[in-house]
Amino acid sequence: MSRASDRAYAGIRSMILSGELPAGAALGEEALAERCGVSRTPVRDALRRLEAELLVKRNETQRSFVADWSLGDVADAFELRAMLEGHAARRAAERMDDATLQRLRVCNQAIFEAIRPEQPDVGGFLEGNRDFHAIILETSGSRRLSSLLATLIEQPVIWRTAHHYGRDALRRSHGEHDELLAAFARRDGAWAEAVMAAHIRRAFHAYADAHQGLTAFDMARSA
Amino acid sequence: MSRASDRAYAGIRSMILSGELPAGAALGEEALAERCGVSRTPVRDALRRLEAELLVKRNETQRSFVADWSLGDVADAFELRAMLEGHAARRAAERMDDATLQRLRVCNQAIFEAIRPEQPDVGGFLEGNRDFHAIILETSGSRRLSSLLATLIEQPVIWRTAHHYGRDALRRSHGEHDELLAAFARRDGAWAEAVMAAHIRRAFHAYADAHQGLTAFDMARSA
DNA sequence: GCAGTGTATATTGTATACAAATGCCCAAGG
DNA sequence: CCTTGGGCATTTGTATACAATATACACTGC
Repeated sequence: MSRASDRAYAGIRSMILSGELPAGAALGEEALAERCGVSRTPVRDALRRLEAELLVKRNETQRSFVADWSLGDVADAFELRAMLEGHAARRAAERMDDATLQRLRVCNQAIFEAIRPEQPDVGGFLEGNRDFHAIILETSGSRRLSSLLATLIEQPVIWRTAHHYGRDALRRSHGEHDELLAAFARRDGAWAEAVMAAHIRRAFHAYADAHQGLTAFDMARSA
Repeated sequence: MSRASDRAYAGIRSMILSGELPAGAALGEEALAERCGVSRTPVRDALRRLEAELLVKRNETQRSFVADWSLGDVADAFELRAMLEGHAARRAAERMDDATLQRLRVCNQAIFEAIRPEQPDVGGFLEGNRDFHAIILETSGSRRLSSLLATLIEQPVIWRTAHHYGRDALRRSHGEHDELLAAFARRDGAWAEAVMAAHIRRAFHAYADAHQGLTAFDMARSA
């Protein structure tokens, strides 16, 4: 999107995720506009986007507040993501062609290179990971599915999860991608779906273990 | 939402669904504002909402167009709805309590009353149907799931489907609700999920049969 | 004749002023 | 002391003016 609107979106989002705006805090448009250095118009856009992501909730009279994000909410998001992205993997397997398979292999190879060193390049891992999942979603051929998943894939959550991964966990993630590639190569939709669901559910538990008992505020701080 | 914003939303939406704005037509904010009798601000809001529902698409430079809605797109939406609403039914069964069960029974009884006469009250059926599904969604206890499904449940599609139903199809729909109630009474999540998925898939085929070979434009005209 | 470029025009993005609505506080009455 | 009502302050909704950007098209040079 455009400059001011993006700035408002990124600004408010980071204020929420960093805990600077705690759960339940009132989000006045005027105040946010001033803090982000833009006018109310792009702030209103940003609030709508954040509301769609459930990071912001509105009361019955259209006033905005920071939504509270319990571990249960995160679990909820991961569960839906496992289901939808599993479905995407199934469809992708059924529609797979050799060129796409090759792209996925290249992508997973890049992930391997990123995590091979003693000190893994987590940024590189995340980039490869994002591309890998994006290709699958694209291959699934459902615009609606992509659009639904877009609101579910909270990058900060993924970021924090990956940074808590040890080298072995990163390798396991890479290994699961390999298994997905095998399922894709055989065009086995059910297999792909199962592997993807497991892949995402494991990621959730890695997240939960690292953040056990922490509030949303603490979770954000711990990042 | 507020008056002007809703008017813009309803106006543009009806222009699209009625075929007055055909698939691919450019949606200039100024022109829409004039046609709806509001300013550009609420039009922009409305376009964002319609974009989230995939009724409007934007090109890479933020210009809006009427999305083309093939039968394949409708099938896509129904498939995702079957999966997500099936999941909601499973969760609802696991969380069911007697008071909610009673509310659902009352709701399905109202549907029965609406379709009993020789000339069924389709409006009454739709109202009861909507409430029935809403209660299940609420009982599933996942805000994210509700939020995802909100964009999938295109009321005009449901409306057209129901109006193509004969009296027997309406009764079958009522009967499937009864079976859902049985699954809920036993707290059998897997049963509830299967019945719900079947319920929605059958609705899709009723829709597809009635609209076979028609374009989005023709489909809208036929309503 | 064609590609590339610059300018005119149309369209979207942002800021701001004003209108409508909501929430808050305090005071008066029970 | 609690409730309730009015009025002021705050907040959101809408309109409009202006800025930034994209598109269309004619013109230039090859």
